[in-house]
Amino acid sequence: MRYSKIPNETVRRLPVYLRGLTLISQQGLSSVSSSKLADFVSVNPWQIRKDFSYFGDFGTRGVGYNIENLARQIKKILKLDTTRKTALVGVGNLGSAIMAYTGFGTYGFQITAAFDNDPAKIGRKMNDVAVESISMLDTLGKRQVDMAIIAVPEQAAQDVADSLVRAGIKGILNFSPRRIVVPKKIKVITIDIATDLARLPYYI
Amino acid sequence: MRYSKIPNETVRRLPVYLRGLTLISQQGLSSVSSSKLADFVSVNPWQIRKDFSYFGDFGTRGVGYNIENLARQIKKILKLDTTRKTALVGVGNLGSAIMAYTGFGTYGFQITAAFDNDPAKIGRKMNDVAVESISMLDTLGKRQVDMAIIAVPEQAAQDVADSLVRAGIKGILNFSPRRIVVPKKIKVITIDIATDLARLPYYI
DNA sequence: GTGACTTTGTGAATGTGAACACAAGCACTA
DNA sequence: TAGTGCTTGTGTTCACATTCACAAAGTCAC
Repeated sequence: MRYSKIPNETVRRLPVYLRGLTLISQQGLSSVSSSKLADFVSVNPWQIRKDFSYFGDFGTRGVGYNIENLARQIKKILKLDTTRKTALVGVGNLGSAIMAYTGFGTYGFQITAAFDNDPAKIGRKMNDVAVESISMLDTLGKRQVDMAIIAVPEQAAQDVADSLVRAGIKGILNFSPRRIVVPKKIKVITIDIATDLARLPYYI
Repeated sequence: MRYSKIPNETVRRLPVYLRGLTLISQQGLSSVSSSKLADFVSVNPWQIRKDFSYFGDFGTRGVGYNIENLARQIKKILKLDTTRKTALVGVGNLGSAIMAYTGFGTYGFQITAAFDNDPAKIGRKMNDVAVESISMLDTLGKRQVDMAIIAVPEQAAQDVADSLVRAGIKGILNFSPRRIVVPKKIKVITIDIATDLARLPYYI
């Protein structure tokens, strides 16, 4: 396995491949060619092969890739080979949607903690997880949770982020449109629905 | 104004600039330099200037950019200078979150129609919009709605997309992780929460 | 084992975007 | 009007990503 100098764009595509593989394996197949996989994920076959070649030789010429093995390798590269505990902050509509979302399983994510500042919500159970007060964020470090999802109103986003950093969280998925400032050791990925939507008219 | 060969990445950043400008103008300023704007949007000053230079000379050397004028130009480029009617399909947790989201105003979006297939939800009003049956999707074409947001379970996503295409929708923002197949005249932007989250551990 | 066929893996070419440095232009002061 | 201080606009360089073409390596049938 080479692991050297993996392009950012390749990392961005790996989860997509993983999803495609899961879909294909549900059809009972055990092996897949780059062009078959390409149909599923809308990426060119040569792009797929190039991406995989950054890590090592996973395929068999004349046959294709063993689905199970390939999926395992990708998970290992993305450090998804262990179950990851994730915290959710903000249990409004968006938070509830995230909580109910079943797509995280493929990647080994497990939401094991949920926080909100609304007293009416605190204590209530959602998906077997009891909602806690925001003031309990500090305890996350001791609970082996190293990732968090921020789904609070934008005014509160920075404060929550600060608390998460203090608690030792290492990665944040931020749904608020506000820019969040954190030490640069900590990785933040921001999803802003409105900015994505705003691109659409340009292409119409 | 030049308008020739605008890099995709620039188009992706324009809505971000627009948001930054809105934020800054709320501070009562009327003019801003590229480096001041850079602080707000986390993009390098020279990148900002380069991006703007693709369209024309908006700034004044020694001074900066007139906020109001720049915002107007960006809106024009992104075709956001008119109010755009948007339909929302799927009023579950995610759909409700989108409905309640106030960030669309900056870009001139207005959600004027909402659809669901749950009889319990049909007829109910959310944000002054009455939820309609999915079977009414066909009527969108006559209502001058040309964009839609898909927030339904992934099994239903393709069917909904097909209906939207038949109704004459030209742009789709897709929240389901399933790949959606549409005529290539129609622009689809997909946001898959799980794939974004899945990148996070790699960088930790 | 041989030939026909498939599919991978990758060096090289091409394309695209980011980073940079600096000349050109404007405001303001005296 | 001349001088000083800022900030823009952009040609150039550099870094990264995509595309392509094809040799290498496997399967399968006989």
